[in-house]
Amino acid sequence: MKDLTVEILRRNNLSVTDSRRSILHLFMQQRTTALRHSDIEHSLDAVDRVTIYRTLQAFADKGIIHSIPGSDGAARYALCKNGCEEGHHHDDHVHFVCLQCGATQCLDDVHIPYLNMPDGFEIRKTEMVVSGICCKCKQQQQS
Amino acid sequence: MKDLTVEILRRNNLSVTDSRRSILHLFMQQRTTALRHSDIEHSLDAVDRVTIYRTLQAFADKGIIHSIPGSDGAARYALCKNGCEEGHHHDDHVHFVCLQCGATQCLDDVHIPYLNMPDGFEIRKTEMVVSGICCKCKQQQQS
DNA sequence: TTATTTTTTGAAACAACATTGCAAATGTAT
DNA sequence: ATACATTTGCAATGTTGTTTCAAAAAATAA
Repeated sequence: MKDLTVEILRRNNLSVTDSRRSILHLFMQQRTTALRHSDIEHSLDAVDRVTIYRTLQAFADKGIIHSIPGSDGAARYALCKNGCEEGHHHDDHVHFVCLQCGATQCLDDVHIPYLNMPDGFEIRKTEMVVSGICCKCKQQQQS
Repeated sequence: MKDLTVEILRRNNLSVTDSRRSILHLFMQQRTTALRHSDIEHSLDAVDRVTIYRTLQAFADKGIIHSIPGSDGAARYALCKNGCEEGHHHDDHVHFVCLQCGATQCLDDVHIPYLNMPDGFEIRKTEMVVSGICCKCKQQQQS
């Protein structure tokens, strides 16, 4: 077997290129921690800015990664768990942004609660972002 | 009595200027619908871009308006309900973004539900944004 | 009201983030 | 190996937001 990245790209009908493999590899190293475009740009000098934008778009379209809304105006992305397909995300989990270390992470076990909406609204998607101090930073404070 | 805008500005210890009055007036016309910086810029040709940024910042600091997170990287703002003071917002309501008309609005009556977080996390703020079809667009579809 | 002080405004320059078009390079299929 | 389709990198362009500073306007004092 070549590599898990190759397998994932093939499964999603994406051409296997060096850029895509290295970006995907970065995400797999991070697990639940989200990456901004700039994070990737700094980690992978060999890949052009524009290619990163296009790759993120392609991955999101295929359901490999999902975007996380951030109030600071910089999009963040993280790997989807199994169960996401093209144009059909199952990311019903809460996201957490640490105000101290700045990291954004997926709380895969915290599900977005049901919402009682007014009549006439059709819900397509619900986003929930919690900000505060993450458990790692909290521990450092106490020591 | 001059005008409600004057009263609000005075109450918040802000100098009364034409720019601030017209921006505040725009918000009062919108009620719960949020405005982007660009919306204001196009509506008020007489006010400079930079002044709009500074006014939005000042209003948010004073608790006159609150910001709404948007994944598209453009900040949105809407009037706060009574109860917001300087540096102390009470915007615990859900926001709705219509995928058809693009409008963002405050659902003042829909409160953000309680969240059961993993141990070690400290919550400072919770944002919840629902996207879908708003009731106005829904009605138009059916007719 | 007028004079003085403080705050706000507008314009230009700058910086970060993001998109588009197109030729060159790379991947895929035969 | 060849032909075809896709992807990449670069340059140009656009959008969003910040900073600096002199001029204009508002608040305050006389």
